[in-house]
Amino acid sequence: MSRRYEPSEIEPKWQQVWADEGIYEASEDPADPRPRFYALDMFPYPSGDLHMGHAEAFSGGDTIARYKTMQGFNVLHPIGWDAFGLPAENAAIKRGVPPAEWTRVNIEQQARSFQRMGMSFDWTRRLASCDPEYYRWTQWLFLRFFEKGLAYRKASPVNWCPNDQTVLANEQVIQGACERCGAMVERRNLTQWFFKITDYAQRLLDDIDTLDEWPERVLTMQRNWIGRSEGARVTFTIEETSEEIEVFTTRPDTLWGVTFFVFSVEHPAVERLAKLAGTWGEVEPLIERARLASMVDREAADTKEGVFLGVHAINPVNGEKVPVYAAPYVLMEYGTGAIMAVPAHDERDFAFARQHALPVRVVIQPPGGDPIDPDAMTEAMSHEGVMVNSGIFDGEHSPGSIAKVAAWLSEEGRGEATVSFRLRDWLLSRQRYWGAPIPIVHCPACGEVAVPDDELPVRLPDDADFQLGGDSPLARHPTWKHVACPSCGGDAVRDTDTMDTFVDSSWYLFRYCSPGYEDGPFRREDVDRWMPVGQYTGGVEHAILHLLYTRFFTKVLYDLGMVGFTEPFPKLMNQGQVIYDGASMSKSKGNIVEPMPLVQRWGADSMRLIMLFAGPFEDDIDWKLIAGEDPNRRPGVHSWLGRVFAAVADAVEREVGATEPESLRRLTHKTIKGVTEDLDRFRFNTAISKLQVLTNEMRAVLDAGDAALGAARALAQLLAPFAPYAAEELWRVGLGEAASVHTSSWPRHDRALVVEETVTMVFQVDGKLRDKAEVPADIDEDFALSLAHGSVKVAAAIGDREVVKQIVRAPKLVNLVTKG
RNA sequence: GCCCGGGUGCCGGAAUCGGUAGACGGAGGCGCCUUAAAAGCGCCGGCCCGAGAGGGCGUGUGGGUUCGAAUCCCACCCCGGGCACCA
Repeated sequence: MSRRYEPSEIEPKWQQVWADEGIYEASEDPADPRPRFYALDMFPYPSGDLHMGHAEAFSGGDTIARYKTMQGFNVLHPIGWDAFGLPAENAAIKRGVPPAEWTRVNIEQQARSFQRMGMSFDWTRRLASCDPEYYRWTQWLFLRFFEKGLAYRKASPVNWCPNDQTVLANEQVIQGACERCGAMVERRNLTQWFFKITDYAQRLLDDIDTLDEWPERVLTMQRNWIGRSEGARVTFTIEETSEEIEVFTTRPDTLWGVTFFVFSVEHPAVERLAKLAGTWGEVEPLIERARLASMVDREAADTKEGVFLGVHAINPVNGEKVPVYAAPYVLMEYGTGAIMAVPAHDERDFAFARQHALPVRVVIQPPGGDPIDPDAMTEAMSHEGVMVNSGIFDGEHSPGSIAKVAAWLSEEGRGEATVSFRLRDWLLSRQRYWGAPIPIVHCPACGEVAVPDDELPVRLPDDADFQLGGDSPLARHPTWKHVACPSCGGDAVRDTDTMDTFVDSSWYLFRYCSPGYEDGPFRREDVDRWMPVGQYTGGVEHAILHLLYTRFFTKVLYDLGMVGFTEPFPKLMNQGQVIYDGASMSKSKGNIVEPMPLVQRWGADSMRLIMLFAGPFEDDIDWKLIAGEDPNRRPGVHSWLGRVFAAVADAVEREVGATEPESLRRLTHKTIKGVTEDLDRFRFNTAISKLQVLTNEMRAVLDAGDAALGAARALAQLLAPFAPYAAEELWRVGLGEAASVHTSSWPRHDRALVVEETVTMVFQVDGKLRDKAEVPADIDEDFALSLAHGSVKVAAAIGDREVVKQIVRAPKLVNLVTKG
């Protein structure tokens, strides 16, 4: 082995050897006794070459996969591409390249880069969600959902991106803007396909409690997104029409404080009631304004706009008639689209009441305080208190009384306790070309008819027109949609929408278990063998979207009897983002740093080590701070690898005659233990620092003329998950091993050698460090005290004061407390 | 507004069953080796006072608990992220 570290020479060499030896292919041999481990990285989107985010995420995921292999697991570490989606189509519009072509070129580029980075993928399982043999099964799964009533079409107000010319799921709208292009989203009333994820809201929420190895923030985000609220449904009656209207409230204890009633402007009863009462002339403009306003404008408006409908609602608890309004602040999508308004105890209702000069009636009084004067109130009173003006419930303590009131409502038939969720059904149809076509035929006679399984996939046409405007590309295609109805044979048309790409990515993890399987999306026995995923790695930006959808899919697959578990990823690891100077990297800012030039210049191992050593894996990396201003400056980790090469080479030459010092053997075993523990907790940065400490100690030992071969062997192995090329060179060439370091057994520490024989004891006087001494690890208290009292520095610090207390924590410290 | 994270040297970060704060690395300075460069090796490195020995201060701010607090408790400030008229 060259003493000199030259990644440009060793990396291509080993890349070829590994490919030839096939060492990263997961074994399906039933006789293989090793336990299985599924190491999964979120599959990348193929827009251009790999970026820094990929480099960071996959460096961590690959380190885990390699570590698990060395620990004796039969590891499945697959790769594929989330290959459908808008960017391919937008590229087609912009440059005239077909989406399939653009996607294929990018996938090939990323595949080459992954190999160059030394990722230990099992390439035999590679997939792309845009391949017909993949989306065939996406469509097949859709049909199973459809049969179960979990995929359905309905007309509703939906989010429409005017720029991308398609609808978006709720989860894809960030602060009123399209998560892809940033355009302000509009509301449109359209008929669209939905997955009934709301049927699974409670299970999705309950099972969060089993995900104790997920980052807390992700669990919190999912809980908030599902947004469970306990409360009651209460039935009000419209006086003028006698129709019953339900409302949802979390505060049934405030029912006696209702002074008005409000419909969402989108509520179907509004138009009818207004016309009946002769107020349509005032109501219609409001509805028009609300409809045209963007979501953001609607939410940002601090005015409590609203119009009196001219009708009244009867409060079921006291028979009072209150005026009925229509107002944009009430959401059609949540609860029932209508609310009972209690201005005294709800902030929003309070603001509305003040604006419209409506009465405020206090029904909860602060305990022990002065009674609240409704006219003097400047804000709603929403905290706990005692119920008043509430009939038989007067004197009950709120919020404890909520359940009692709900139970009473139920008994009286005026309402019932219920639960409401913030989660909405998943809008999955898109008016775009580059996605899996929805396998449904619309027949004038038979309605929505499933495409028979044996006719899947419903293939995308190659000759679509991608230009924006008018209908979607599939709807505009002259022939594609016209088919015979699978049921009656009559003239019918295909559904011309495609599926959200998040449908594709909700089941790819299952497909990796049964690559190329032709009788279904996957074999149950394959999935049961490999799953659930042992370690899932990816960005926190998927905290809600992808992770929630995939959890939903897994539960549906479980209910269909297709898998034997209900949570796909018991362990989740989120890498931080790679940013620049405090801001995300972007083309428009011109601050993009690419990983591949770094790999070319300094080697894949240095790129990986930079990522992993920069800080905790889950923290963001600010490239400007860790790399400095000069991108051509030699990275510190590259220098370290150089020192490792020199030290290992020296250790090999030194072999004959010299002995390895006990202290180095101890440090080696301590390092094995520490690095193992760090890897188990994804603390790559501290693991690497421990390897650096070992390297430094080896250098000192070698310079003193002693041997360090044991340390060198351990170092090569411990380095393998982080810097696979350098470790392989050290192992096979430097240390003369025949087989790959990556299939060698992870070293074990010798317990006897990690127990410290001596430790540094510190002597404090009044909590301040005054002296220290090397002492045996099993020192007793008396001896420790005598050492403390024997210290000249301690004596000087005590002076003529009296020692009133002696704290002894053998063998770590003695603290003498003085007085006077 | 509500809910999560997080504030430690010039910088990335170590150390959280309370017990030597600043491991490891970067940037910087000095030196060795070399004709020279590269590569490699060694030393210094929180702030203040002091020639030095040494002393004082120091983990966002202010209190508290404790022999002892980066770590625990209370209040506050700042930064990042998520949600946001969810009844």
